[in-house]
Amino acid sequence: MKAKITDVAGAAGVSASTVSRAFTNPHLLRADTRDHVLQVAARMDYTPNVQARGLASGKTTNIGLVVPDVANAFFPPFIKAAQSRARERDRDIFLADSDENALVEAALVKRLREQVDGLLICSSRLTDAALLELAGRLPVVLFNRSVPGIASVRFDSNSGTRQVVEHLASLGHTRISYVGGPAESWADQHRRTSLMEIAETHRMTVIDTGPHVPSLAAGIQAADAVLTTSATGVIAFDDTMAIGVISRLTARGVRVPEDMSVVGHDDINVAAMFRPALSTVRVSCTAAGRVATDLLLQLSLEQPATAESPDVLLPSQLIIRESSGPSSG
Amino acid sequence: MKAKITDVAGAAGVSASTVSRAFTNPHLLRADTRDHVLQVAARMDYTPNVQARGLASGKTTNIGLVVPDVANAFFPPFIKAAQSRARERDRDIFLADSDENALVEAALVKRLREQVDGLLICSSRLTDAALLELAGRLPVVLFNRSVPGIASVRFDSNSGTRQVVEHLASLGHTRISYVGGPAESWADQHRRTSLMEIAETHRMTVIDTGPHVPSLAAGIQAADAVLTTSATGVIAFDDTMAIGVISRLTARGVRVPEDMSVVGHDDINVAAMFRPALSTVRVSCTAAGRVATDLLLQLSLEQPATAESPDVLLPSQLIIRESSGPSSG
DNA sequence: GTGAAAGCGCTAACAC
DNA sequence: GTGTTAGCGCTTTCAC
Repeated sequence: MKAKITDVAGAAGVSASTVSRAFTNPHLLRADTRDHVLQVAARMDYTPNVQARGLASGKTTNIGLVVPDVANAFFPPFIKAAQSRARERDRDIFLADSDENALVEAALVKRLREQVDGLLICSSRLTDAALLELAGRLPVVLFNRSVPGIASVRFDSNSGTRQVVEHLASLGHTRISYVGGPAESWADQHRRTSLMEIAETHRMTVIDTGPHVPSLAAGIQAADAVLTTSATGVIAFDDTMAIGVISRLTARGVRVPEDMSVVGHDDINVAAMFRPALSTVRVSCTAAGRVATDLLLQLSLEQPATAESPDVLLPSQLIIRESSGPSSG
Repeated sequence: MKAKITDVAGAAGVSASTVSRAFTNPHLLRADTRDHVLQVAARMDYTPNVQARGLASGKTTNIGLVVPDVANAFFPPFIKAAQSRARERDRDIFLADSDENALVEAALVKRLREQVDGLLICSSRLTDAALLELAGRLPVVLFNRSVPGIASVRFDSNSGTRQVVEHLASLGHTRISYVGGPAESWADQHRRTSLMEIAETHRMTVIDTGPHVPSLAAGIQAADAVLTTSATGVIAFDDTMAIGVISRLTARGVRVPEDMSVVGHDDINVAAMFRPALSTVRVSCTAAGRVATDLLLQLSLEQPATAESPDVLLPSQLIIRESSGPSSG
């Protein structure tokens, strides 16, 4: 049987309140009582019951983290950064995977929010309204999404997109294909709009192959679609799809980059290993995870009177892995 | 302010117990009272407070899942399978990443175990003793590890290893290098032993490059080490390292498979896309996740009197992606 | 600086 | 079938 606070109190010859204070407000105790209590507690292998503590105090020491897909290599660096940051502040991360599904995300959030002090939501598929309602109940930080009134961390995709378009234009491409992300993805909508605008100023035609759930399989499928167009280049929503695209193009005898240029996004780990080489827009999910977690911790620890909801913008940068141009044949 | 059970009880004209029963033991109530209560509760947007419920009942509806590294593509399929299986039974998964660190894992487990009904631990880096102590406190299912007395799910690595050795032997290899996994990894120890035994029966020399934390970077490093030996083939602990190895070999002008054969393990998603082609031992983490979760749910839901701790063995199979042989030069 | 008492929101005997 | 009565283990005023 696990030791409870009264057991420790009895063994230490103090009241339960004192034991409680030794753990939550040590500075309220005389140094010697505090040390004594902590020592006895340690000897009895006592740790406060988090459920009871939560019930009584209204606080947990957990923060919830929701991602659309742990299998997507984009998220793990964010997750790891968040977790290490949280651990430094003695907090645990409860991670949940919404499976790219808004309904599942809503259900997860509903369950999570009662057991955590704040929520970190990555690439949310929920509506603005749902997120605002949620943010009214507990501290929320959004990653890869921006909703006025909610703190958020995201990448400056405009700048990355501009670099990609300029790069492809300088290589002579005039018709490129966009292999987009999920329809519910804020990042994809943002990027698509951005791409259309920037491409237009470069007299470049963009052929949209429509939304895709980001996966290798979707990339393979998209490659076939791309080949039915006259595009000489592909801009993919992420590296995972870009890899699928390249793999399929190669299998069908289309040379990359000679016959078709492909640019990815995110610079996931494996991107640098891939052949033919994959140019990509690099973003730092590790930095994002750190910033987002710090923000959330600040929101939930310090006075929640922070009326302002910061919208942190992180840089993105094109990484050119191999020069590529349209076929001259 | 969130509605509480007494609010619903008042509004529905019943006692708190009746409301409680409507949620936990609906069959104890008359159909019309149950419906009425549930309706009122829904109208008030009431959901039972999980902390209070947990405190009073000693049960949560969560199960904890610990993995060494979410960034390792091996685990996501397991995670996703576990989560979908858990959701079907109305349970949530709390996922935690131990960062390949036994100390972190111990700390995570300590915090998680108070907020979940059972623990699913993947590739644990803890000692048998620590795991047994843990399993004494709450239901535990191990994945990729076997400890007598604890339920576990793992792959039949002997058979996969045998296929790999036979394959390489049939291609004429006599000296191969093993790029191993983490020193604390039960799977690696098991596989290494297995490999040594099987290789011996084939008169094959195995050069151990030592333990590695499985990552692309480790693979790159290992490739350099391999080149200092006279090995003509590499067996890697997993596909991630195998990809690192191949990438580095290629960069150094060593042709794969002409100059060096490389075999990976797990058949992660991206393995099939990679060039030069990567042969690998396929295992189904999805199946493992399903089985492990079902097992845990069974252990924690049904009578815990199940004295037997099943040790489920799942198959592994060599996938040959390209024939490869030692250089004749 | 420390103790006593009340209560966080719910479940689980036990009555009726 | 449903209500009443105790807690679950802890925190937190309020006294002293």
